[in-house]
Amino acid sequence: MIDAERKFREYLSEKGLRFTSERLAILLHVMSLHEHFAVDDLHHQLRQKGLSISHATVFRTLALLIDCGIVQKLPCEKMPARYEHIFGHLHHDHMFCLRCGRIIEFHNAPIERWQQKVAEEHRFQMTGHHLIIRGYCEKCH
Amino acid sequence: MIDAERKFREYLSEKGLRFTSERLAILLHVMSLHEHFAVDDLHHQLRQKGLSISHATVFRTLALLIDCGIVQKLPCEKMPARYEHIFGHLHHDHMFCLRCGRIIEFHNAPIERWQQKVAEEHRFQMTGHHLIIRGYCEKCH
DNA sequence: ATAGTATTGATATTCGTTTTCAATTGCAAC
DNA sequence: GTTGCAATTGAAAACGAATATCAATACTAT
Repeated sequence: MIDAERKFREYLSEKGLRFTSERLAILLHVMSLHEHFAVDDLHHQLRQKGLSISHATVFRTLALLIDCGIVQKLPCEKMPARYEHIFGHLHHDHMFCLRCGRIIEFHNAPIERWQQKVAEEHRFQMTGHHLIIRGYCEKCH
Repeated sequence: MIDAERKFREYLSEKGLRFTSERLAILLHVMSLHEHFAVDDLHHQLRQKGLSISHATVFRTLALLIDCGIVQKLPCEKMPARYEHIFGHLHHDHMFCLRCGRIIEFHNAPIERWQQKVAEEHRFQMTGHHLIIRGYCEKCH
């Protein structure tokens, strides 16, 4: 059993929810992906594996995975939201190249700390943040 | 004529678009607001002024104002997007309350500087960024 | 096994936003 | 000023991602 499955089982158990075959299948597939994905991608890939899991269940399960901290949702403008598994990964933000669409991930501890500080100054309980640096990558200057 | 109007006129002219009474009315009202607003707020306020401008036109005009840099859109999760005029204002970022929708503005120089630094480290030419801190405001803890 | 409740899939619904299209209007050329 | 043409408008319909509904099903504890 992978760590993520253990964590998901514990989360569900604590909430009095059930560990179903659909939820396991979605979890395992999500953990196997190494790129950002949309709900339709995930749903389609599960079908290709021969699993007939409904659209609604994919949405519902992703919501659970987000709530228990295994998955992160990336709100995308003018397109369906993208998701990525974050369990076992370090937090990162994104740079987005306006010309070639390339996504560069980065992590910067001072930025994280200053965000915390700013939130505290405003007595704001931070649950997350979303930082995208827009511009042009090395190749597209 | 206010500066924003001059800028909007120039933008429309360059694009071969027309400066209509509806667009002027929306521009002036948007510039008069000192808070973030949703499309419905704007539409309703215009109606209260006796102007009968359609929902569609409000959306269409806001898209133009964004494109020409007078207005900024703030994508809000699970609720209608908010807008604000940015022409003539200093840059700032936002905290967004997931419960009441309140928006808190902040400016933090270190975060801005570290973003520049991170971009330079990746030889990324930054043209802008978008930072939203999500969570719960003082009242909604 | 049984009861009780969570979960599922199919479908319908929601609601912010966009598109359609005929009527209107700005704007530039005369 | 008049004219012609394309941009713009309002009303309504369409769109689409996400959510809710609900009867059937399946998990879990006893």
